[in-house]
Amino acid sequence: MRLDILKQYETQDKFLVAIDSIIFGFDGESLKLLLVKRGIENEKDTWSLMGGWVHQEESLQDAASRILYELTNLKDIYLEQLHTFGDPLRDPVQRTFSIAYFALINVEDYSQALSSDYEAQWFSLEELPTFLFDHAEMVDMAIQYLRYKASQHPIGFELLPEKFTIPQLQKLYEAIFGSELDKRNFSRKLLSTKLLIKLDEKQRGFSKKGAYFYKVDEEKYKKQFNTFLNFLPNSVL
Amino acid sequence: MRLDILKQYETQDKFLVAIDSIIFGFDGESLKLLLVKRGIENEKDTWSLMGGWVHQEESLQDAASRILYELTNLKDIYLEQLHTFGDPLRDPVQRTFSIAYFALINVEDYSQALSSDYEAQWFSLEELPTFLFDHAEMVDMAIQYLRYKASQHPIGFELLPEKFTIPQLQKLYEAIFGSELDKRNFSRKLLSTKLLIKLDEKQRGFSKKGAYFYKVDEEKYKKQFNTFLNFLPNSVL
DNA sequence: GCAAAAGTGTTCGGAGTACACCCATGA
DNA sequence: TCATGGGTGTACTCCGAACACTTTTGC
Repeated sequence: MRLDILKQYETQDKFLVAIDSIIFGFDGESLKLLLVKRGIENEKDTWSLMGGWVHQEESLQDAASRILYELTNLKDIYLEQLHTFGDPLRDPVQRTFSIAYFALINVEDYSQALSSDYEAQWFSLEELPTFLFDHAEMVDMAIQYLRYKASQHPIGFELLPEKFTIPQLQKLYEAIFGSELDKRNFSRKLLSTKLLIKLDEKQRGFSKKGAYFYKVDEEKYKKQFNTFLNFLPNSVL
Repeated sequence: MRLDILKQYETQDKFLVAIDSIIFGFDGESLKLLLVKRGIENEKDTWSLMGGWVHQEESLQDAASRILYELTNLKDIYLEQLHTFGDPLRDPVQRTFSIAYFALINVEDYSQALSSDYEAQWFSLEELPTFLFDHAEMVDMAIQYLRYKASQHPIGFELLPEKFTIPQLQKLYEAIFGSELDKRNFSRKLLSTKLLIKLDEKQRGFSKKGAYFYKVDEEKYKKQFNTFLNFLPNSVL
């Protein structure tokens, strides 16, 4: 390695690199974000996205998984890089780049696995608190992206328990898009993907008739995931 | 500001942060990438994406614009953040995060404005050289993204001169998607957007009959850009 | 006049959309 | 028996896809 190359590297500025995760959940009624109390802030009631520093020897994806695991004790979460935020003044303490990740978990898994090291709370998208730094911008972008992604790919399953009913799924999509959907068209479109397997079991206690449970055909789901499914019509966007 | 906050920041690892730009152009026949010769490498014939370091006081978008300007002398280029690459071993010299940007320029502007500080060359997508680091992955992702984006938004104009003909535009889309399009359906779809203004002038020298020039209705273009145009059908993807 | 590219219209099928009634069951 | 949510079928419209002929003009 020639010396001038090394010199070129050595004279450059270095920066802090962090990850912030926008964690979505669905409780059967509305979409939620998982936020943590920013303990180290002066202002007591500042909520923040779950975040952390990237360590020396880990990849970005690994760092994002680790940070998510620290909070939720969950592994194998749906996690996707969203955007990198790097405004010089975004963090008032010191310039920090933040790579925002987008995560989908299902609320049931989380409440079982909850880590108590953090003070965390689900917030409905309609009643979000005031955010730290540029986290509001990150959240806006994540919501946009969730809508886009859910309209193209059958991503919604990541937010639901293993067994779910079609009305539950419809409620989820209505929450994501903020608009009502026709249940006849919705279920036809959904079933036409052949991605759902109908179970013998019905959901009890919620409605009188009870809705059949379905589960995802995992094999087809994985295979078809990256194909363009046009899962829901564009008009919802 | 409390001391423990500062301490939390001070003990973290810092990293180099760079930008790499995937620069697309179109010469009337095929899609091209603009690459620069990596002079500082041992291996003489290594080509690389145009890149540079992020400076202390500039935003990411500013850094990307500056780096693009250094190479092409062009301003107001279509430039969009694509993805951040951060594998610990991606740069063998020292760990470096690279934020990949996606740029569209039109080849005519570039050849007029060319800066000679860099040894740069257009490469056809079919005959790309061996890349440095993970640049091949960046390029793959950028091509995918270009296809997606061009299918949804009328982004193709960014790659063409101010005045262009419909057959030129069709060639461009065929190059982007790598498939042939029906000229009747294409021109109908295109004109239905009302984004094109027909000029009195014909292109001469290329075909005997000559094709009419069009230009973009800039106002409508800007207004409609972020709406979901479904510019070309999904089936091209 | 002929070759080569430009320009235009019609038909068909499938998908999106709107819409209304019956079913199962707990209370 | 009645109220509540679950489950299904049909008709219309519009858009995408396939396809062929005429026009212009340089040679």
